[in-house]
Amino acid sequence: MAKKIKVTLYDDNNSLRKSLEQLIQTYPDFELTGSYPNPLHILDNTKEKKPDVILMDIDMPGMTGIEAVELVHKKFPEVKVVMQTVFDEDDKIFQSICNGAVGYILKKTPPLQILDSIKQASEGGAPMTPSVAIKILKMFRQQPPPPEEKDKVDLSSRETEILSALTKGMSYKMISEEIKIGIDTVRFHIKNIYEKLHVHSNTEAVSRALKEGLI
Amino acid sequence: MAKKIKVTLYDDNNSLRKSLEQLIQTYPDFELTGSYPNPLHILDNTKEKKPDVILMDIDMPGMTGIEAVELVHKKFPEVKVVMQTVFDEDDKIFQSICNGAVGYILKKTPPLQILDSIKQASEGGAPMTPSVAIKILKMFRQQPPPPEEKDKVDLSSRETEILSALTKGMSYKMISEEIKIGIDTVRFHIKNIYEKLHVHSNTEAVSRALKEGLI
DNA sequence: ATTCCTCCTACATCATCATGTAGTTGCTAG
DNA sequence: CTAGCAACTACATGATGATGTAGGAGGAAT
Repeated sequence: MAKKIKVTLYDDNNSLRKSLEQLIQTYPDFELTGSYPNPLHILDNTKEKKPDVILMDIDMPGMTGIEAVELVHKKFPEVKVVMQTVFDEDDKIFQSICNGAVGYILKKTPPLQILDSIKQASEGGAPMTPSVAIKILKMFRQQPPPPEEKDKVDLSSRETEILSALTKGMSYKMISEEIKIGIDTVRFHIKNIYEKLHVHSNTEAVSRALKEGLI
Repeated sequence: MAKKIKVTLYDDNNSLRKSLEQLIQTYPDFELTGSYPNPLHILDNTKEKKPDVILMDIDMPGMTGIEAVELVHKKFPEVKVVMQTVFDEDDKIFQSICNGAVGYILKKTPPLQILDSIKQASEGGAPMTPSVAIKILKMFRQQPPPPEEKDKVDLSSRETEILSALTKGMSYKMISEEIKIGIDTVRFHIKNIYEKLHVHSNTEAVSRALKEGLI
């Protein structure tokens, strides 16, 4: 591969950051474009240095790596961020991935494997420490199934508004006061909602609305 | 590594299966324990041959690999299944992972990388073709946030049963008939549910139950 | 034995919901 | 102009829900 992979480091542990710098500079396939103890200026750094891959710690002063990923991913979505951290809890993994990280490796990863992870990320992969990958699969399996695709229901905007209020547990009287219409008008719309949804009670309508994402 | 990785193959493409057989038998770290054109007897095969890793095609006659993964994962959860397929659509990936596959590689994967994927799976990893891994991350990011962790509500089993029935839109009369108790008893339990959930109406209770995953 | 918990039952009463009937207004399309 | 649609309003009536009061049974723990 002729093109060097440009790498920027963020880690507040000085000795670890130094050894990562040396590792990256040792191999001709990689180019170190920056090395910082915190991500406070990550947008400016990224704009200026244009890294291909960012290796990101999580626990840093002033801003976490999880927050920084979100920033840089929004502004520079082509830049790949690989988290490198001691944290292997589900919520850290979840937040990192949802904020845009494409990789997540634990700090005990051997140096050559770190380089391979950086390479994978630059090539469009998703490098993970195996135990983290398995956690992601488990979280993935636990997500609720997508809502059933039911027949598209054509509710008017008023009907949608009132159905939404129902799902908040509001009574007809409360709804009528909130949107400034008569209580019999609320009933009128609710009757139309029931007809469109083929239901016969308030709770049935609310249940369907929530289960099927109608509002 | 002293212990050979035991591998079983399922693929209805004869020539591909033959070349995979040869590949696995060429390397001393692997042992071919079985090779089948379809997974119709996967439970018996797995019980008898005790593979560490199963390499699973998806499109096969009589039973898809996705169905087969579910069967074998439930009965033999320690056996790792890696899908090997041409399909890279989200729904196939989603179903495979949710049914228990720990890996998903596309058929264009070079032979040595196939072996590495098998090795990764046997070591507890989650081998993915990079483009598939990225798809999984994208699907992962699109999942709704976990329900808010609300105060643990201590509903009795009867209360839970009745709240569940409410979320199905059942009236008190229907509930009483279904679980064979008096309608006043239904009301009694519902009153307790309201107190525990700090709500004042049926719809409020249903709404909370569905939004917070109480049932 | 008593107490507590869970489940069960009945009654009374008021509040709210569900349904049907009837009518009005404003806007748009044919 | 008419017809259709959406939103609005009112009334009547029966059904259902919410709440309070009162009591009983069975099982477990003290």
